[in-house]
Amino acid sequence: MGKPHDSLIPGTLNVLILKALSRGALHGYAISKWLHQTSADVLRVEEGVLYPALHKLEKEKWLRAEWGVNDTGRRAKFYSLTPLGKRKLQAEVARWKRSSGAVSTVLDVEEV
Amino acid sequence: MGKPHDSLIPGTLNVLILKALSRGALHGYAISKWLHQTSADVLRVEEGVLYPALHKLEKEKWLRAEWGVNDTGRRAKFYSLTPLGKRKLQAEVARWKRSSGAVSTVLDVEEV
DNA sequence: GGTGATACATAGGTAACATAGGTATCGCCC
DNA sequence: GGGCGATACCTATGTTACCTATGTATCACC
Repeated sequence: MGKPHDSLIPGTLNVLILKALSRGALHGYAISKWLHQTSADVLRVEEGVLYPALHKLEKEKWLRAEWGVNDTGRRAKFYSLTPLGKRKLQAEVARWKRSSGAVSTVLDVEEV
Repeated sequence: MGKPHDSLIPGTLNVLILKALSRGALHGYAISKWLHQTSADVLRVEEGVLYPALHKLEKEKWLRAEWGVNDTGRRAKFYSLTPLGKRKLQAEVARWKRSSGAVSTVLDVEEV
């Protein structure tokens, strides 16, 4: 276990989850689907990774969880952003832009 | 220990090191400097992080190490890319572009 | 002789993630 | 009615990667 192929960039999961919820409440499975689709199949978040992350974000007060029912009448736990979570999202997006921009700048340096 | 502020995106250190060496051999301290400067002070690689990473990359045969002397006459261990390391660099750059592009796409989705 | 920069290194801690399991419901098809 | 795939949740275990702290040593400079 442990070392896989790739898929996710470590450290980006939280901000991706927060972003997914910025457009309204979603349940876990739908978050996973949304990320997969929105990223054109590049990002895939395994359930064993997603659910612990959601619990952690909830514990940090960035998310609020509520049991509900989905479109097809099945029970599901819906997560939504708290005001704190919204601020966190903004901060994390800014951090991502800064850090990923720096990495891209370095990787774009001309060879030789 | 353990949880810091931020600085590095986890998983990017290897490719950044490989990139630094793509323009010629450098010793550890110079790699650190180069990354810091090239990223306009955004990236900073602590020595306790850098040196173990270099050892690991050498063990993986992506780098070759050789003791030498720097500009000012001081002893230093110079690292250079192996052919394997060059291929690894290419692959890792491609992976970064793909993955970071996916993250950016998701984070750029319009709200509401 | 003290300080800061250069240059290397290891040790200990923790968070993040991958993998692998496990439960349960529902619709569909044979 | 039995099996299968999709939906929907969850926990446990293993490993890596990184952070922090600390140590050595040399050299330039004041």
